[in-house]
Amino acid sequence: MDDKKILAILTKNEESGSKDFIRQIIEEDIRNKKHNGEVHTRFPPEPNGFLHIGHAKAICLNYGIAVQYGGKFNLRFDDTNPIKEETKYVDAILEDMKWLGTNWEDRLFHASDYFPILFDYAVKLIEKGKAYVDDLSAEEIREYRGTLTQPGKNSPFRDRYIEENLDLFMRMKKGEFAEGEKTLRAKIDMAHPNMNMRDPVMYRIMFKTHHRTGDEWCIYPTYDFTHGESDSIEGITHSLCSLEFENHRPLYNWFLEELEIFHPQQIEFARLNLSYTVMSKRKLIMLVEEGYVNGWDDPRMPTISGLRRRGYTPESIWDFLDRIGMAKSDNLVDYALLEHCIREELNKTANRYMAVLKPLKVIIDNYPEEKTEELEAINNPEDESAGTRKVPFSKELYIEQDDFMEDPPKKFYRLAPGREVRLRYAYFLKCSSVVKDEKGNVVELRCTYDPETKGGSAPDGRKVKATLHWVSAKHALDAEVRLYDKLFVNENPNDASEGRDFRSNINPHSLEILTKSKLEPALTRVKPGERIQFERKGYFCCDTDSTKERPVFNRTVTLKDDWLKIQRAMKKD
RNA sequence: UGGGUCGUCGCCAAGUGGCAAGGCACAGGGUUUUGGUCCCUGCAUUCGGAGGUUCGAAUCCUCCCGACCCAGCCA
Repeated sequence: MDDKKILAILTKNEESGSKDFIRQIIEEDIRNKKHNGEVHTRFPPEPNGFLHIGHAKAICLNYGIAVQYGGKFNLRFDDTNPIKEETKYVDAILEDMKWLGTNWEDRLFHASDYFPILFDYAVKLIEKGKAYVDDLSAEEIREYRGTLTQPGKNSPFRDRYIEENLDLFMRMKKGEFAEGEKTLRAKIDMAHPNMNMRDPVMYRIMFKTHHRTGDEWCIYPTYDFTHGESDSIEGITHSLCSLEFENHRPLYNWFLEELEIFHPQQIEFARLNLSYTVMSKRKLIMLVEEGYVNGWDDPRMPTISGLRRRGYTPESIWDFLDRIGMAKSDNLVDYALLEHCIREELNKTANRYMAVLKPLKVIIDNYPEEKTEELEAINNPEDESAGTRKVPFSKELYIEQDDFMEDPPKKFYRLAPGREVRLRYAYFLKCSSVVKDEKGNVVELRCTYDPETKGGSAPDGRKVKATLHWVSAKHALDAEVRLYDKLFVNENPNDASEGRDFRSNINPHSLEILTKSKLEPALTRVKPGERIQFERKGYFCCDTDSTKERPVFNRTVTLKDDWLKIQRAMKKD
């Protein structure tokens, strides 16, 4: 993934669509030579969890704009709360950012880099009489804040002299007070209709080791006092963030104006909600910590690392995020669109192979015992340059259990007793009898083949309705295949019944592990991370759990399946 | 009942006073050695509702209804 590809995706979709409201504003600003017509964006994650596709929406917006308008892009960790942040999250975020194709050049920053400047800013506000040290406890502050409909009341410490505030703040910094004993607050308006303006806390005392500054500080600025100033320090022209910060914009503006520093323009957009999954970091952490999934990069997770392991590509994610657009209305985007994007890409790029996921043994009675033929197969019908490969064929094969029915309904046109089908790239095959176990389960098929149909077409011109994939039994590779499905049964997992939460909507069948799958031998060459198509079954990605002896494949997405639709329709009748 | 936002097809989303783009989903049909891909076709007389202004309104005005965010020393 690089800027050229990003630009290509962005322009491709722009041709048919139109510009979102943020790009319209930015183009207008460029036209008006605001900020000398320059654009500088940023992505400011807190390193307290893994990035998910909702973050990717913000990343692609900010980075995409920088690329499109010849601007710059910063990556800044908003690390103002030492008790939540960890280096392992920093590392994971960096990896995901690179994988998504963003390039911040030498502009990797941390809000913690600005602690000294922020401290000076705080002093400046105290000196201006715009900030004060408050002795109120957390509970008292809450009480004094008032409610949504009632104004708050002033703290008794609100009118301390500037000198006293300065002295107290210095002593806070020196560690003379206990955690929670004092805070620094902005002096704005305790009766303001916007709760954020009711003397928000700027600094709190925390005797905690910070992942970067260690024990240098025992007072830490709040996000509200840090964020706007950090953007200002970096010269961010357009601070793009999600809707919930709309209420904070007046506060950020207040700080910027009182401090008389560069004023970025904040524009808010709606965050992404995806059907059948959750996007809040808190909930994602619960899924990980309570063992509903196997870690942050579980292929069922909407995290970047999960999607990557599932087999999604950065291209497909960019395409998806570009297609959903950018607006301010609450949304719940259909998961099917994400699936469409990865299918569309993999259809063009993934090589095809034959793999029998749930095997059923087939014995061809009229095929010579020891014979093996090498049949030529096309790697990718959508890409001639992908070439061909050889697939071994012999007397004993596996076909998919789903491809045989003893007593088929009318619309089923795969294999059945007495019926003829084509084995892909091989021969026509006719089922002569069925072998069952004591319980009556079909365990083996006895068939015959027509030697005249080599390659898959009959000289006499007769047709078959179906083409099946298959694997030669003695050449087959054993593999584990992990079939993933939606993590939740509800479109919106947060719609839980009374007294229950999103966990009650978890899909108990989101993972099916197949341990007896049979692969064609060419699959030996496939390496972890590689994406392929198992013909007629779906797109799969070789998992990092693979060993030489035992490859593991994750199902990224199924192929579209009309037969499934027909079956559903038949059930209804 | 305070403040800030948002309501256009099942899901996203254009539209900014001149007569409802596009994508996904869905439904038909064609091609096909993947029931895949591809290709056709269909899919909002109507824009949360009601009034009003105008020759003309999704777009302007008024009122009403619904949804979301805010009462962390989280971000």
